[in-house]
Amino acid sequence: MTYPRPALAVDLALMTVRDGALRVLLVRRPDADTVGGDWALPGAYVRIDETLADTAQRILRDKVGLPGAYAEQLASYSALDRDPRERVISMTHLALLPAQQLAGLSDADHRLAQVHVDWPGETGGPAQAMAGGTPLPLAFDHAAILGDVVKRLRGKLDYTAIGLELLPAQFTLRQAQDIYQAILGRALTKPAFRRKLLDRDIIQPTGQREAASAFRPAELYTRK
Amino acid sequence: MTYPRPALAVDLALMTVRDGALRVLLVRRPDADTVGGDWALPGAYVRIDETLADTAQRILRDKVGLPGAYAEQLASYSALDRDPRERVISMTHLALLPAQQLAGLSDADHRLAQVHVDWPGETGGPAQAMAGGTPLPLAFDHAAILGDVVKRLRGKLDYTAIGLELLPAQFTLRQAQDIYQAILGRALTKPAFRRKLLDRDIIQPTGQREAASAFRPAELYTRK
DNA sequence: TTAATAGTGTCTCTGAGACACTATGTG
DNA sequence: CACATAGTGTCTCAGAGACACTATTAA
Repeated sequence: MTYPRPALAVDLALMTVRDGALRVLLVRRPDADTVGGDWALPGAYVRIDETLADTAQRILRDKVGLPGAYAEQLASYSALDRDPRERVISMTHLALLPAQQLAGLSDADHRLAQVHVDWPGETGGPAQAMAGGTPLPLAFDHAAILGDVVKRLRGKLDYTAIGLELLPAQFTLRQAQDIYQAILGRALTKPAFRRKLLDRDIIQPTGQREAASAFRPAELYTRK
Repeated sequence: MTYPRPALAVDLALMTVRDGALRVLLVRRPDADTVGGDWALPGAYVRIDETLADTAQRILRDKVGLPGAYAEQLASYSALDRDPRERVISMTHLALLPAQQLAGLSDADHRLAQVHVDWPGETGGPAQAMAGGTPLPLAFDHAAILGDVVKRLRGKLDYTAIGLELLPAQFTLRQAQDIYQAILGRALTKPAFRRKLLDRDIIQPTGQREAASAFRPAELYTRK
């Protein structure tokens, strides 16, 4: 093997829903002028003794301090000029965590930016990261990756239990509906949402009620 | 960068349907004793000046002599011991070609093996390559990859136009139904299949009829 | 009792499978 | 004319959205 090899990295799109908005964890780049943006998805090179899943969990541990989150492969990005510094192929992973587990992450170098897309359904296209109403410039091809993340999330919502990964251990159907609406970017009707989720046999009522903050408290459910 | 890097390869699952059976192109391994099987998906290392799509097309050109086929990313396989000779991560691609374009490929080193799965629908699991009623031993993790290929194909059949990639330029609805049935591994009813395909607005009648071999000839369609 | 949300019953529409039927070209 | 396949009409059933309704709890 004397051929030069492309470098292989994992970039992690850690998604959550907070305040009714789909969000992604971004880290600040020290080299914003060379990589085309201040903010980027956290990433790491794949080590010789790691699987891709290992690398994804290491990123979670190192940059977020939270291993054990749900993570799956998304897609590879291999354009020759995607990183101006070096030839690096990114095997992007998608990770999901409930917002409760991501409290206190928003320091100067970590941010849970809102994710905005200007296309409906699963049309596809790039996504924009927003913070306080203004767009955050994203490094590399991460705007395109983020768009693919949203597309994948929307596509898997109604034939997998992936949406439940964004909910705490116990949750109400209203909370679940809020999560789904934030990902899909549109309103859902309550009876249809309830039936669909209950008929799919992926959640279980606990018999308990939420802490009654105001008016009638809702039943708490858990994942099956 | 002084860290050792894993090697990155593309493996190509070139699928077709012939004689009512889903088939995959396999190449014979000269090193069957070290890699755990006689036959394998064709593959190549990713060169420093290639995207993954470039590598997939190069495999098609070199091993099949047929560039320009439909190809898409499937998934990455990165288990530490998947190749006993070297640490290599495979970014597997799925390619599709109509059987007519693969005539004359079955020499001693190339084979269009039948693909068998013992699970229904999109349950998932490994696949077996068969030739003449007997199983072909597959190298590396290629039996698992082949299973994922079938799962992906089945999943995309009814929300994309991917099935049409396996049909010649002009085709009858009966031919299309045969292709779909071979992939899905089950019979479909004629009226439902016709409506579904026609309503999706992805094919177009040509006004011509197939060469009348026997009885009433069917209308020929093309992709839109 | 009232307010506000939790939770449900019912109608309708759409898409797909089952089935039986008609249509048409060849020998 | 007979046959075998092409192509269609219709019934039914399941899933999902729309909408209006009832139920429950705190203040």
